[in-house]
Amino acid sequence: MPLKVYNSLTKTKEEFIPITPPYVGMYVCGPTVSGESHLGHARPYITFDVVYRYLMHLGYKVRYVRNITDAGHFEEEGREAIDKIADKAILEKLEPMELVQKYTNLFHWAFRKFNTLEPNIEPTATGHIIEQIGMIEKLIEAGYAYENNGSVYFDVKKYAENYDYGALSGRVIEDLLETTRNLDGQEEKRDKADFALWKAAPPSHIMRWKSPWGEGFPGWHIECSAMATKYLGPYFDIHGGGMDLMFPHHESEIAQSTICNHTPPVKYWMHNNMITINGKKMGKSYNNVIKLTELFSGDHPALQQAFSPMTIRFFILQTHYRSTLDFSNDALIAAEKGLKRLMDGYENLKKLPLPTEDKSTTDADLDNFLQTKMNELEEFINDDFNTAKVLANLFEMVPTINSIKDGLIKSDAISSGTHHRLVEVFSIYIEQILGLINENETDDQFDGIMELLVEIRKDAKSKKDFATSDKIRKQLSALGVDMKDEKDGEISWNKR
RNA sequence: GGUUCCGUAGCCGAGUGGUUAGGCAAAGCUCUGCAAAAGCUUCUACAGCGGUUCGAAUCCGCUCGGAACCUCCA
Repeated sequence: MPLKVYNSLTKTKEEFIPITPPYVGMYVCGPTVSGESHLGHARPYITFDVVYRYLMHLGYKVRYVRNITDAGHFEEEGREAIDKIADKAILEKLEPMELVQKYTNLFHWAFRKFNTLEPNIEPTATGHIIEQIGMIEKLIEAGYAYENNGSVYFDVKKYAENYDYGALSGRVIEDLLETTRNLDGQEEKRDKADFALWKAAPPSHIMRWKSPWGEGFPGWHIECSAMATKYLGPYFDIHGGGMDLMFPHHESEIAQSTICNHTPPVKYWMHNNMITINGKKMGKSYNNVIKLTELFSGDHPALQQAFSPMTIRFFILQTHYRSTLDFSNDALIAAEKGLKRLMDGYENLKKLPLPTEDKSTTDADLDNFLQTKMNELEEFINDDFNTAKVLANLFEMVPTINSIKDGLIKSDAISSGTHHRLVEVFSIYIEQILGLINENETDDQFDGIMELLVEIRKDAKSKKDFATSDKIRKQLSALGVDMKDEKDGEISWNKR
């Protein structure tokens, strides 16, 4: 049952075969650290975290490279070429690198909370100016780029004569030449569709580097090409990013790398879909972003409450990564409750009594049901990372687990083999692959205090002193700890 | 305007030709000092119209509605 991934380049699901097994090179477009990350940013990094985790689970030796965009020129219609970092630095009255550090730290902080694994290499654009200049020189030498007034542009028309510019995004070059909007520096370009590789810096510009074409700063697309080539070679396995980056960013990356390295750069292109709010893509220019810090604190007019990082992770994984995902309070609240149900089920599973080795008590139908559900997990995750179906199957096993815990089903009704596999499979899928963790870990001191409170409450209950027992439960609940009376007279608790 | 995609029960969302997705919410029951949780049961949907087919949410056409990209963006 091979892993299949949907390749945006071929528009089909393809069997995943690494270029040089067991090694896998994966590049994911990282954040531009000119501001705080918002909910939309959580999608790609959580999606590709699962991809990374699963590939490692399969035994591949993955090199995961995710860049930090801390410099770069962006084109905007009707506006002068700007460097977003420099622009924001002036606004916040910070040294540009101070600003970059601030938001890089914030990004790392948020994604540690999401339990995403660190990439193996996290290169910065400013740390790779030399490599970018090197690539631009190669492009000029090859005749696919030209300099004008200290800026360098990629010659899209020329590229399109020999290669397919639009192979990834489905753009038709003729349309591009006609419909591309008027961007800054137009008069310097040979053609409207050409994109900047290097921009001459005006005197006021803070972030500037020496280059063969004078002082300036790099274009946006070249940074990813340069860093991906440097760390993953000219041809690597997976390139990931948001769908909104397909054009022009990834299309241009393909063009640049193809000329420089004489090979298309990527075997499998993977793109996650957008997170929307009220049906519209969440994005700065739409003025509808909810920052991650606001999500975690609940401090935003659109939020009814705070949502934990794991709730958001679960929310994202409940949907296939190639579908749009619409934000709403109701959907997040549902995710929060669903996650709790799953994690409670998992905790219950870990504490289940071991069944006997004797097979005579096994309920064959139930045992087969569980085995089938477990077998299907592999099928689903292999089907282009269908985490929604994986979660659905895990949920289908929860009632059985809870029933055994409550004594409604005898623990011996499942075979010991199934029991062992259940524990293993839940751990692998929930923790190792989906990266879901219990956010409310407690320490020994806390546990000790709770033990004492449980004892006192048990005591009160046995004396039918319900006033005391209710008071303990009520006040603990207000403090975020729920106490439950179990069927066997025991008292369990759990921290929210 | 061009290109592409989507429209699934109260809500969120899998599913792409024939069999109960799943989560949340709601109702009933069981359990229970109360509560919560849990278990069982119920609610069985595929925008509209037409076509292909023994059979369509799934394929095709049209209509309506929405989105993404064609600046920046995850």
